[in-house]
Amino acid sequence: MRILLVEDEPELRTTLAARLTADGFVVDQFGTLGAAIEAVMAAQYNAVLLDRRLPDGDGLSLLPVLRTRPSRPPVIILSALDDIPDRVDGLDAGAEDYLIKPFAFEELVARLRVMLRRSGSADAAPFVSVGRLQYDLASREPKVSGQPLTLPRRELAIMDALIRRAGRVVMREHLQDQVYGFDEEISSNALEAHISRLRKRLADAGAGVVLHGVRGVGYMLRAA
Amino acid sequence: MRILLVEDEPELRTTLAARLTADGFVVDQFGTLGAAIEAVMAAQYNAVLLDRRLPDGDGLSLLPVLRTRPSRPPVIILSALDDIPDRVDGLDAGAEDYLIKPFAFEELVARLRVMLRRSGSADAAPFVSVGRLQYDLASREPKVSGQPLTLPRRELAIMDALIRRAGRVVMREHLQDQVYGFDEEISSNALEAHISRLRKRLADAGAGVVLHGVRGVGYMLRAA
DNA sequence: CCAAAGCTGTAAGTTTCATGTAAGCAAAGT
DNA sequence: ACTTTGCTTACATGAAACTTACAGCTTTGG
Repeated sequence: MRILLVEDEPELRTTLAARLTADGFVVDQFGTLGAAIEAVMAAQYNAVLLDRRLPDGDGLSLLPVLRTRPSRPPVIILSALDDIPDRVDGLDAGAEDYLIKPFAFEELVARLRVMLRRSGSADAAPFVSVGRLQYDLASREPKVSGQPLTLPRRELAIMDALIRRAGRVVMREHLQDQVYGFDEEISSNALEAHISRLRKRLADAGAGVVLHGVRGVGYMLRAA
Repeated sequence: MRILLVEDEPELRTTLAARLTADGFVVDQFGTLGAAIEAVMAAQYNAVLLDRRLPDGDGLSLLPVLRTRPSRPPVIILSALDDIPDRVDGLDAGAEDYLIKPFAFEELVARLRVMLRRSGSADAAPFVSVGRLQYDLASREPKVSGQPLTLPRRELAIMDALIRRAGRVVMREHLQDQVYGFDEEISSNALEAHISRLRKRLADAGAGVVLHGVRGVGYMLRAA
């Protein structure tokens, strides 16, 4: 669950990034249009939060770039109150939603989740269940036969990525991109360590699942 | 339990705010429509007390703004005696209730509680119980196996927010918003201190509950 | 109106815990 | 058998959170 945040005001950007991170999202943040375009070309995102007024151009310029990408991530425009007339422009240009600053963080997350659920699968299933493990895609809450299961940030990110493609193999590299942001690349087997710990936690909780490793390719989550 | 109070007459506004605060609510008060709109965009409220005659417009203009919010808080209109014909307008526009000035403070609180209980859960359960802890959503009175348990303002606010989502994790920020108003932001670990004290009180009282902390996310209340 | 009790925010000290790193071991492929 | 890849476990570290003490203030009760 990786999100691109483009906002030039440092304070707002940092606050948003921090709260989104606390919510379990992986956030890459940039303050300029140029950096954002580079990021879009280099990585794949599940959603984009986009300010319009940027030091080096209109945020909307990012939309054509996104359209060239294989999976076009949904976009939420973050516009200032006096930009309201621009709303139509934004929606015309292909944005999925917009928010007027200042906005409540809860609303941002709510809309984000609606979008992610929509884009994730058209049938919009409220939750996925594998074995005795149930996962609410909207609230990102895992449960084992009704009992809520709390997972650390990273393990939750791994589990999220795996369960969305349950029964299918998720490529190791793709998994890494989902768990780690752009700036925080790693230099060891941290991913494997987390996989191991996640395995243990799932087993202890009695979720009826197996986290199967596919040599040279990636991992797959399926019912035991 | 955070309430937005919009009323332009300073004396009435201050009095109301003081009494509501004494009753354990967290109150943000504003005298103009503009300020109220900003507040609604920036924070989440559990209820809105709204005067119609405001210096910069009709209070009803706030209702469309509220409708765009994820959890539309219920609204009580505070109208002057000679505005009675407006009553229909208000209810048409989506207000939940109205009061004619002057009104008894007790009546305001009574209606407020009815509304809050209704909005809290559609099934309108009179009270929630977790472990040996019973909580009356209407009167906001916690009991441990029948014995009433008195809690300080802040701890009650925390407990209230947690028990309404018992068994689910409540985000730290959301909790903070529920306990502290707009102007009284804090700069230290006051919240954690209250959590700690609340834990001790609940344990001493023998409520069969655990106040579980989820690192980096928030807190969860559940049966031991 | 004064005193006592209690609530609340701040801060300091301590503890817990997630997380990256690395080393040792198991398994799979050649 | 030997190499490669992945799994597991231990460990260090830094961040988050828990607890406790304290001082200022409000409320309560005589």
